[in-house]
Amino acid sequence: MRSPTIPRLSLSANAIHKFCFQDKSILPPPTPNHHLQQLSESRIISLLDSCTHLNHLKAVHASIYRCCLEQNRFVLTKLIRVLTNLNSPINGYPRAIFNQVQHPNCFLWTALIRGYVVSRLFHEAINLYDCMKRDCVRPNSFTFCTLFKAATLMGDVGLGCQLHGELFKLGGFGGSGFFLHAGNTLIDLYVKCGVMESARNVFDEMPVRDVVSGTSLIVAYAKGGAMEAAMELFDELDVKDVVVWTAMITSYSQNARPRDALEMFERMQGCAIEPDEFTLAGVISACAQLGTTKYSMCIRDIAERSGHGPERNVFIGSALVDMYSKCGRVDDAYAIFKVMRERNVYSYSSMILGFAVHGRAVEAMQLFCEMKKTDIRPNRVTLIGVLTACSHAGMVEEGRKLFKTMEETYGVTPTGDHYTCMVDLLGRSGHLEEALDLAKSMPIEPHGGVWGALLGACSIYNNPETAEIAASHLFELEPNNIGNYVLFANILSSAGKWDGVSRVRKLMRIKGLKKNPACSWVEGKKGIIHEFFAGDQTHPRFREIKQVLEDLLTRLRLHGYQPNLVSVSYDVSDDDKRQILMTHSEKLALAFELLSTESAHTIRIMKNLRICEDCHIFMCGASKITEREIVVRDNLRFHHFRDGSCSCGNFW
DNA sequence: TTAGGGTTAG
Repeated sequence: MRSPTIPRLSLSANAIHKFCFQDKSILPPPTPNHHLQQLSESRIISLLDSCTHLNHLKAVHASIYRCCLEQNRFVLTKLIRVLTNLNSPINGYPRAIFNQVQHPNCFLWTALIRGYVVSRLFHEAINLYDCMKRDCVRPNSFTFCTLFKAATLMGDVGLGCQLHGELFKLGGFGGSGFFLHAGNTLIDLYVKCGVMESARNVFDEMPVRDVVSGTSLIVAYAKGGAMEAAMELFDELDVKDVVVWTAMITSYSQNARPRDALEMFERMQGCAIEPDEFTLAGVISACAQLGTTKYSMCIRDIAERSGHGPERNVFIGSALVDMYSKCGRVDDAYAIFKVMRERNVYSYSSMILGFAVHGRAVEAMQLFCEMKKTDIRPNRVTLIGVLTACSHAGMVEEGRKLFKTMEETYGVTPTGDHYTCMVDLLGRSGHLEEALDLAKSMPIEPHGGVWGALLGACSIYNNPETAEIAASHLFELEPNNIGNYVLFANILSSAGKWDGVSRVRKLMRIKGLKKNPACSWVEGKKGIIHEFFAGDQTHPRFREIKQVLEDLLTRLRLHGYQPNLVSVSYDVSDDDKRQILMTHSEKLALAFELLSTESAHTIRIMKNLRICEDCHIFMCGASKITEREIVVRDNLRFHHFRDGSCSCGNFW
């Protein structure tokens, strides 16, 4: 029954006074001139609504005193809700108010139960619900909402089922829609407990296919990767508001389907639904994945115009930092970061990682030092960023030190991804043996990323023996990852081990794996994407492209450029190798950009695979003789070619 | 007067 610390009150005015006002720090007794102040009920409710601090209650406490005497359950229910929202200890003032009501109704019970749920005193809340039933007070939709919320917070799906049964006995979700809200909360409970079938059953049982519960289900489907089911449900909803549209957009974005996310965004605008800051954060994230600038600029404009600029909104700001960095504009990303008034671990992590993948390790480390002076704790993603910075700049000692102390200093236990960064750092800097030892001595089973990093390092240092070890693990862990086979075959071919190359190619044939074609793309005027595949001669301007490349080659040769024939992993003649090198996708894209852009324009090329050795040397030379800045994003990082050298310092 | 949607890596 009721808490033993608070006895049932007699209804004398003195007793009410004592229990309502005994704690002077919460609410001092009314002064004589406020005594029994005559405010109307609606005025009291409105004053209660505007309270944002317990002290504000002083303005109405004489009226509250009167409401206690008059047993005004409506005002007292509101008061308990307000006290709960202002974090007043539930067993103190709110409980005292409840206890002096002679016949509490369903609303008053529910307000009290809610207070206990908000205070995370779940068992007391459930006990009160039992008391309420014993007093023959019929629960309503709000009561069930509150109880389902408690079950959700407790993760107690059994309790949820039991309450579901009781609600069903009271008439289910009803034709009147009376229990609609409770149904939504129940669906949310089943969804959060991972019982999708029950959630769907409740949804199908409800008389109205409500957009709120529909959104819960859509998000749950999307989290499980079932985007088709999510889309189907979305199409079935009669009413679609900005929240459910946003849920679809961010779900596509989180499932690495940025084009679908942007398509949904355009559909939403077609339906004249205004995006809010939630929508924009999701759309910006999709733009970041695509790495295309034009669309991203438009979204930034929309954000600024609708008052959700990076200065005001930390979600938008962080998303913009990430987007600019992924579009190859790390300086723009930093400009955004600097104007943000609020920053969180996402903002810092995105910026640190941005500097890291753009080869600006010193700035990444400086920002990390700056972050450590704030109250924001680095998390596992931040540390991946810092280790990546060390890796791309060959800062071996700094990386070793951070990796050794990260658990103790930041409370982050190294995951497989942190080991990947470390193996990458050691491997890239030539410490192949130490990298191998680290992979072998991991306390957790190394995933494909770890062995992949080692294989990458073996490719840089032409070490087919260690590559053999890494590849054998990779072929077991990721039997269908074509990239591993190709990289291993390249390592063997560079070492002239043609027997090994045929062995790997045969393995690929048996498994039916086909090479992922190398592809580079650039963004033309009006955001049009021009794609170039390796060896592809079908572009309408191919003749001109070829001519530009030949001219460039002649000039580069005068500066000492020699084609790097080892970059071709086919057993063909040197002449053929030279031909193949000249049709690598990033070179085609470069020539196209030289043809179609002004001389002051920075050339930005995206590539799906790692840039090859020959193209890297070629781009360095091209940046010098054309006096153009060239930015190439490969599958892992950005290369900024300027005046004959690259920001990666040849560590990639 | 209760309920559904947001940013970093992989």
